[in-house]
Amino acid sequence: MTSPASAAPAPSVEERVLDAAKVCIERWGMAKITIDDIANEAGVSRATLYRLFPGGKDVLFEAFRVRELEDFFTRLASHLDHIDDLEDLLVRVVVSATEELRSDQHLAGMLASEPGEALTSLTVDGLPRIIRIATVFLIPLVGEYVPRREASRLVEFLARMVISFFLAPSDHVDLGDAESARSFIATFVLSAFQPSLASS
Amino acid sequence: MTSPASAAPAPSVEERVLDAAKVCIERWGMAKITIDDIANEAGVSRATLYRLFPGGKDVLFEAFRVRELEDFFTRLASHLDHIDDLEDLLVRVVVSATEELRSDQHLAGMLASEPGEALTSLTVDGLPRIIRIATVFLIPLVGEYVPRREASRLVEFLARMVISFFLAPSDHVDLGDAESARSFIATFVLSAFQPSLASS
DNA sequence: TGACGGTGAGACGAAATGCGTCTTAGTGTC
DNA sequence: GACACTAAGACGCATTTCGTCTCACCGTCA
Repeated sequence: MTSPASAAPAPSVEERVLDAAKVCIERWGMAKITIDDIANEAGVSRATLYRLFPGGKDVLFEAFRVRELEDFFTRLASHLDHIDDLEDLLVRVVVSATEELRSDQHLAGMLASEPGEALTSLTVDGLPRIIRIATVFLIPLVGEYVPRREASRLVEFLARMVISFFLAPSDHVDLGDAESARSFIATFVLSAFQPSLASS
Repeated sequence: MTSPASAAPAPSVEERVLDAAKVCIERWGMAKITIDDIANEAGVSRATLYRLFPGGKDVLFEAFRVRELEDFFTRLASHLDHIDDLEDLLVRVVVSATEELRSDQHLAGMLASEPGEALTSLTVDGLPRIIRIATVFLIPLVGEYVPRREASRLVEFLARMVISFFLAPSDHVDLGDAESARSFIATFVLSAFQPSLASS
């Protein structure tokens, strides 16, 4: 019954621990979690947990956030198949990312009940990590159209804009709306990063 | 703005504290709450909280559970207007109570994440309290049809049955369904408590 | 004005909880 | 039988939480 012989690739202990962390966080929120909660939920001893994540809570949480981000961008990338135009690609990226942020129940709950924690993970502490992982995932896509150095700056800029407009909606721009996003990207992105392409 | 001069009767400090307790419990679950969480949420100092509920957490939680139960039966009683038949009344009571139990999101969450806590509050620890408050609320209604002593036993029996069938659904009886509930009540309740009325 | 009840802020020691490390024993594999 | 990996849990330390306490503040009423 429990052996996923056919389809699932037998989740590693590490993945089970991170899954458990997710369950605990969704149940109690980051502020109330203990190492023992996670160990119990994962069906793993505390010793094992410290061996997997030397450094304890901080390291485990960091790993958790990284995996959440990777999942986020994996889902995002799945919406970007067969797009062969830079503008379309960028529009799709910001719209999908914005939509996913807005529909994230857990994130909404955190922003409501633990705004400090949530905001930190989207700005001062978390933004560098977000940009780093966004770069890893999106550079291969954006790199098709612009030089690597430009692509890196472009992805960072997009990440910053999506988060900024998500946290503080604008009266003039709605990055969850394709029309508005396209206009924004044409004005602020393409013309700045690829003047030669902006008018094409 | 904040003064409820027109409609609301200016919630007492005690009520604000219990409201705060509810918010905290829904956010974090009973197991993770501290006195300070509730005091902060209520915008009240810890000293005040201990003055209001001497004995601390236990007393406060008991008061909270009692108020929740009173709310539950207040809502229940609001469904029982203009019913002038004992069988109809009992059917309505068990069906409404069962429906409300089943649709209680918070209760469902607790049963999923803190089954021990939730079950205790519905059985060993909580059932006497439930029966006590059910009696207070329902005796005036049931007392119209049966003698007080009988009514008390009847209400207790109903409460036990509703909870039992809620926690462990039966293949034969569904107290959330009016037909099934009516059949159950005719068979097990009316005939036992009021043989003279059962056949009428 | 001054007494008075109710409150917020916060200090205090005691108890409980959580953390991170460590040892021990058990289990499955080679 | 050596080995790697793990669960269980003891240990000391740090932090948190608890319940009580004192004190200052503020509005009310005499």
